[in-house]
Amino acid sequence: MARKQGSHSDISGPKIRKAALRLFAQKGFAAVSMRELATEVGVQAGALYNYTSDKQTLLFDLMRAHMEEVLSAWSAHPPEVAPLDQLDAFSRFHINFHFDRAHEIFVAYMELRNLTPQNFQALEALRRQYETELEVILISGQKSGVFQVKDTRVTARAVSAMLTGINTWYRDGKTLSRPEIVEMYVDMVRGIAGVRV
Amino acid sequence: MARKQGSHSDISGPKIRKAALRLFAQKGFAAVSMRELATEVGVQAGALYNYTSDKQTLLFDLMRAHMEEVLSAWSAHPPEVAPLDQLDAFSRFHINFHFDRAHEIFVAYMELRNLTPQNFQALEALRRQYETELEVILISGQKSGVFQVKDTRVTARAVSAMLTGINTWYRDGKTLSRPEIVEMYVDMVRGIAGVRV
DNA sequence: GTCTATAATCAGATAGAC
DNA sequence: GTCTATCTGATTATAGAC
Repeated sequence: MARKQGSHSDISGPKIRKAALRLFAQKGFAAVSMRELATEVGVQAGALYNYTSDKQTLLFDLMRAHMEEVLSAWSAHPPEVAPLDQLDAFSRFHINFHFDRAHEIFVAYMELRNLTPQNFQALEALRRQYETELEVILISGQKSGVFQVKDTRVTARAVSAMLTGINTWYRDGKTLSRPEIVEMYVDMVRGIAGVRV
Repeated sequence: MARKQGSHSDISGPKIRKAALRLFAQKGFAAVSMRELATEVGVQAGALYNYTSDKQTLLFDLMRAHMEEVLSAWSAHPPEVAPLDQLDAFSRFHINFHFDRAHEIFVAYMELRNLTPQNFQALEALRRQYETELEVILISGQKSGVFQVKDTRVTARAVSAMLTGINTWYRDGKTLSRPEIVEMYVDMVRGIAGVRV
């Protein structure tokens, strides 16, 4: 024990990413120093640079990994046929996926302004790709007449903002359970989409 | 001209607040230095401390001023009787009020984590006060049966997130005008509240 | 009220020993 | 791969002249 040196690439990598996500989410990217992150992980500051070329790249890699996981998970989701079922499935997927990724979603939506222009463009492309998944659903329901939507792009953004907003206040173990939250939001998303009640 | 010294309390104060809001919104509180802010205003860094005791207080004062303005403006709003009219009025008020305060709303909702615990508590009280204004409307409409709402607190948060989200993407002069945005969101808020179409 | 100058600390990133 | 040590520059905030 008390080993001060040695190779830990198999455990330090995940520890760094996990600690960085938590610290960036809680204090903000600019407010977290590499020294603080290193202390949290249990290494010296210099050791972090074996895992990332610089602080900016660390942030970008975390954000990109999150968006790619979202897109991948949604792609692997069982498909629905009817637009209304698709919309409900999207709501449930989004909420459940982010319940256990509070830090990820916080960083992904709050630290966009701390990305370099190039990294911002790359991440914005992924974000738009995800938003388009929702917009496609809205368009199909709009065509079939089951949704009353004036502008699918604006509606997709409104739905996204509402769903993502859950993570700014919901904490487990309070008065409401996760399934209760999910079903309430499924209903409210239907309302935004103009589904006749 | 080219006056390097002298008294400017009447103009430096507002200039500092305006520049701080813009910089904090664009780059984040932690990423903006007092030197950068001073340069933006056109003074030296030390001169800023004639207007604020420290950087934290500057942030808090900006956020508190914004929330108090929101509450004050909503209080001065002409009252409506019917819950549906109240809800529409709230949607219109919130959107229009924040159209010209993009920086303020960005700072107010993104920099909460950079407040000291004491300042956070104070601001959270104001934020909750505003949210309660909306919840009261939802409760009255719930009682009268014009709204189909399961949980007024959750619904108020959902509406807030959706309305506030406008400022993350809307810019003037694009395809959509402000009144168009307002009316679309008024409809979507009705949908969240379960108003039968 | 603003300036210049400075104190005291901390930032990101690197070099070389092990 | 991690450590210690360090470089270079930036940070908040203050002191005293004008």
